[in-house]
This record gives sequence, structure tokens and C-alpha cells, in this order.
Amino acid sequence: MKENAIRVLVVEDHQIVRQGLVALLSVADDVEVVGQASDGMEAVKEFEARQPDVTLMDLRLPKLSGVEAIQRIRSRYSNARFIVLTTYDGDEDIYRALQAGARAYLLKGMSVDVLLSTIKSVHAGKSIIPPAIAQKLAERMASEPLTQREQEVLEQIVRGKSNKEIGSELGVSEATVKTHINNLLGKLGVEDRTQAATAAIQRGLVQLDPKGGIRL
Amino acid sequence: MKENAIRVLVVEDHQIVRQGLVALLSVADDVEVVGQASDGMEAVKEFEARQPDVTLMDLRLPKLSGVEAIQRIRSRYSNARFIVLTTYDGDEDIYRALQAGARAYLLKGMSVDVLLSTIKSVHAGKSIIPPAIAQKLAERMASEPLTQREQEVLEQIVRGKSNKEIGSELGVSEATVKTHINNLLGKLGVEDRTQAATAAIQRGLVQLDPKGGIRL
DNA sequence: CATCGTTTCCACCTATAGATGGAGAAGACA
DNA sequence: TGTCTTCTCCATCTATAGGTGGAAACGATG
Repeated sequence: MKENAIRVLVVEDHQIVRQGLVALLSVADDVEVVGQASDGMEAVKEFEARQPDVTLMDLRLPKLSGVEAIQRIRSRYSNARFIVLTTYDGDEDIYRALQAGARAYLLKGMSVDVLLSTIKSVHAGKSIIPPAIAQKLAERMASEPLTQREQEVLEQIVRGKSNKEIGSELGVSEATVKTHINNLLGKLGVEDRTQAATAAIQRGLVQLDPKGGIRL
Repeated sequence: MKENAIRVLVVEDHQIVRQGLVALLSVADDVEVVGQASDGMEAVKEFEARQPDVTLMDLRLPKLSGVEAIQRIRSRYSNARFIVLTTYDGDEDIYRALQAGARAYLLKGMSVDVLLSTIKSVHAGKSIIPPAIAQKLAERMASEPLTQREQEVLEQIVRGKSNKEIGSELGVSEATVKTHINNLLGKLGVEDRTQAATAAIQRGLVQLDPKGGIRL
């Protein structure tokens, strides 16, 4: 146990990456890893048990997503501080994580030095959002959000369904589906459903499941 | 420097993950990390300089992909042994890596124990391919490969181009594009271009642009 | 040389997608 | 209450996509 060290909780589902992070942080004498979690539920439990100063959080987690975990924890511990650490997810994840209260967003390509200094800054109460990401965020804020129904239709498009299939899937007529599609194409700034599908994947509006289905 | 240890080269572009891997492997006394590289070109250089027993290789690398790096190295050192280490890439990458001569394919979700035992097995000359991946591979082998032209058309589809646009892009008539699309839809086992686009992304046949600007 | 696969193109046809303009019902909200 | 948004649906039209069958040119391969 280190004296006066920043107490850090590491949440990451890939064991190798998690253990690597822990190993790296362990050598820094002003940071102490007080807990680890490999999914969202565990993260909430560990947070409550350890009360870390800063939580390093991956976004893609089993059981409970990183965003949801942040929300749950912050609903009770409003001053909890999070650094989101991910590979290269879509804008949507960044947006939601920062909305949920994350103080910083780091890519795994970052150096260890940057990681450590970010931990210190966030612990000191600062927010670290790289300019490039801040700009993306501004763009995303400016663009109209999709309605619930439009989001559902978009997911079906990514699944490869035809308008007719989407209609029967959602229990509405094909005409309604067309209306929604026309609206969402405009909002996404694309010309057809194929562009909508790739844009949705790229922006993180819909996730492709690694195996072959779709994950929300 | 450890005695009788397996000499390992670690190739991974994400600094945090790479340094984490190195930290993890360093504590094992029968494995020694003799070099690191963060892109494909560096990997080739490091391999030649260090002559490692086993190379841990990420597939998505700047400058030169992991697959190409493996090919280049094996063209001169045919007994070089590789373990491909990745997050959850498409089938196509797995296929190509194993074709290129990788002896094992591991996901980053694997435990450190599995990683270490895989290193030992591969060093001993074995090949470790998880049954689930072997099956995927068999499926891929069975399915007809796309021709060069079909691949090009597929890429344009993913980029959201219409048949007419694809035609002028590739310098052929729209009719030709339609023919290629009809053929590739059959080969991919999908019904329309939207399904083709998502399938291509999912299977790793086409990579989406690494996002418009968020790289740090 | 003959065959096979690839690439190129055509005509013709049907099905689906997308654009446009309109409209009614339900809930949220000031 | 009036307004706004969302969700629903319709008709109509045009453009694009996709299916089918056929065919010519080319290179590689046996």
C-alpha cells in the first residue's frame, strides 16, 4: 500500500489489457491500483467497495456497458471521476460517456506518460478532452438527434432488412417505414440506406456484433 | 537477461497495450522480451536484429499490416513463429494471418496463463488454433473467394457509391458493375448491397476508414 | 489448341427504394 | 387551449437496384 497515492480502479474486459494496465500503473509510485473489474456490474460493486479516486473505464463491457456503469455510479457518487479508455470507438460512445460524466477520453494508443498525467489531472478535478474530440462533439451536438423510432428503423437497416420486413418487424406499414427512413437519411446527411448503415456503424449509432448479429 | 528463456518480440501499435504486455511477460521467468515494435516496418527490422523465438503480432498496424509483416519475415526466415494477438477482428484477418504462417491466433480477452502456455506451445513447434476459429476458417475456405474486380466493387459499395458512380470510378459501364454485384451477392450469400456492406465490414473484407480525424 | 475463369457489355424486366406533399392522432408543454 | 413533436399512414412518381440470359475478348492453364 502506497502513501498519498491516487487510488485507481481499472475496468477493462480484456484480461491481457487489464493486467497490462495494472502492471504499468503499479510501477508509478503516485498511483495505486485498488481494484479491478472485467464487466459493468463488477465495476459498480468494486467502486462501492473500494471508493477509488479515479476510475479507468473501458466502454465496451459485458453485462453492463461502460456508459451505464458510469451513470449508475454517478447517480450515487456524484463526484466520482472517470477516465474513459478505449481503442477507437465511434463518436456516439464518446458523446455518451462524456454526457454520463466522464472527465477524460483516452485512446489506447496513448503513451503511459499521458495516461499518468491524465490520471493526475482528473484527480485534481480537471477535465481533459482532446481538441479533436471536442470538435467532433460539437458537430454531433449540432446535428439533429434521431428519434426512438428512427433509431429502431436504422438498426433494422443495418441488419439488412427491407422496408417491408422492417414494417412487419415493428408492426407498422411500409409507408411509415419509408417516412422514417426519409427523415433519418436527412438527419444523418446521407443519400441511401447503405450509406446510412455504414455511417451508423462508423459513428457508433449501431454496433455490429463480432459474431454476426447486432448488439445494442 | 534470463537463461534459457523463450526470446519474444512484441509487435503492437497501442502503446498502453504493448507496454502492458511487456510488463506481464517480464514477470514470467521462462519468457524474455527481447524487442518491441509499434508498426510493421519496425517489426521486420526488430525481427532481423533480435532473431526472436516467437513473435507476438497485432494485425492492425500502421505502415505495414501484421499480415504483410509476417509474410516479409517468413520469406527470409521460414521457420519464424508467430502468435497473432488481436481484439476481435473479422474472419478474413484470421484467415490471412494463418495463411501467412501464423501458428496461433489469440484474442486479447484471453488470460495471461493461456498467453504464456501458447507461447511455450508455439515455441515447441505446435500450432494452436481454437476450435471456434478453426470452424470459421473452414467455412471461409468452403466459400468462394471474390475476384479482384468484385472486391473493388464491394469496397465502393461500402463507401456508399451507387452503381453508376462505381462504374465511372472503375472506368466501366453500369451494366458491368451490376454483373459484378450480382456475382458477389451470390458469393457472399446476401440479398442486397446493404447486407453486402455490413457483411464485408463484419468479415473484415473491407475496413472502414479509421474515423474522420480522431487519432492522437 | 481447347478450356476455364475473369472481365466486359447488352437488352429486358420486375421489385425496391427514395422523394414529395399531405394528413390525422396522441402526448408533452407552456 | 394552442403548439410542437412524434408516429402513423396514404397516393404518386421517378430512380435505382437486382434478376436473367446471352455474348465477346482475354489470359492462364491443361
